[in-house]
Amino acid sequence: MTRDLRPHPDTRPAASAPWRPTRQRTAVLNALHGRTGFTSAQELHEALEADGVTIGLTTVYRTLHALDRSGRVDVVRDRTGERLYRHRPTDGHRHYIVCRACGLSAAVEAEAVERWADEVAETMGFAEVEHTVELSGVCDPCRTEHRRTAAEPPPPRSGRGDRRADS
Amino acid sequence: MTRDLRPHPDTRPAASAPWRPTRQRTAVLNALHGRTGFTSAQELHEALEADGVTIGLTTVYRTLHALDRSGRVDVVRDRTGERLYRHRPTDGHRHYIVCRACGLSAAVEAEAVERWADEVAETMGFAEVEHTVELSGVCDPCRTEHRRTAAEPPPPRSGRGDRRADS
DNA sequence: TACGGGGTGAAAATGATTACCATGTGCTAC
DNA sequence: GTAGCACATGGTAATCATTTTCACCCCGTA
Ligand SMILES: [Mn+2]
Ligand SMILES: [Mn+2]
Ligand SMILES: [Zn+2]
Ligand SMILES: [Zn+2]
Repeated sequence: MTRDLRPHPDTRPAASAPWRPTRQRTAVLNALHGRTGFTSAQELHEALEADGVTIGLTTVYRTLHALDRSGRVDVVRDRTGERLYRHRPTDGHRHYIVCRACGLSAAVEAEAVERWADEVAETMGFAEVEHTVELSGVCDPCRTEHRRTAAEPPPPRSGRGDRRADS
Repeated sequence: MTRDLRPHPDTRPAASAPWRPTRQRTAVLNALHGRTGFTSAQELHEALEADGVTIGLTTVYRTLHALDRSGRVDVVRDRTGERLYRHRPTDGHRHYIVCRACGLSAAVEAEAVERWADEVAETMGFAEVEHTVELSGVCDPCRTEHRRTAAEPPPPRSGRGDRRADS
């Protein structure tokens, strides 16, 4: 039962390690670029493995976290609280509206909210204010289909938010 | 090993059961009224038991859900995704700004956001649009205390969001 | 070749929330 | 009142996304 008492691992996290483009990290990044909608860590992992990429779920989570911290992805939470990631197309953060039926997502203009948030922060005397703004609803196609089929709600058209509303 | 095959339980959910003011439900409601800030189901449960109220955690969750569905409480999610509830003071929904250090919460004016959300819904052609808007930051007292103590962050002043900024 | 900081990932731990389901209770029809 | 049933309750087990652990791998450098 003698515990392992070797030297002193001293495995400190390393405040900010240099970003090494490993096979796995590259794969995650590519996978994200290949999708237009939001994807969960687990879905991403499955997709990667399905594509023949060998990678641990842990690594997917870690990578997504890092990308989030460095602001290279946008994150939202679905109603169960699960985190969904999306590669951030342009610079600066964005807000989206997501269809609860098919997952379709589209970026929305939110300058008004940004200004409102700043104003509130000042008024209330709060610092380092962060905001969470998420919109969800039922997109037009889904609504139509819903009317047609008076029965079960239309099954997710594709994985999660693969289609786009832009056009 | 013969299973219980009595009549036919027919335990259907019951679309909308009448609200019976049971001992437990009353206790939960009271506990919520006694707090000004946001509280998690688990905290509420602990508090209740501490007050001598015998109630199951399951029931607390169920009651909170019901209150949420009927719009009698506001719900936010902290950064871990945990749901925090707060008795809704006035009618109509509200948005809050919460201090990440001490939990202090205060309602904020968000008409601008409401209008923005409606506008986006129409522009994007989405129906049944719901929105989540949450602000978090560091309140003035906490910021001050933080400057003073250059060490560990100020420990939560009290449970979770008990103090208020209104005044 | 030895050393050391990153990285990885299988496996186990967490922890909030939910599902089950046997048992209790408020109401109402008789 | 009392029976009967829908509604409620709560202990316990199950879910399930995310986090921790920690032994091991990779690779550039001394
Ligand atoms: Mn924003
Ligand atoms: Mn609102
Ligand atoms: Zn849709
Ligand atoms: Zn504070």
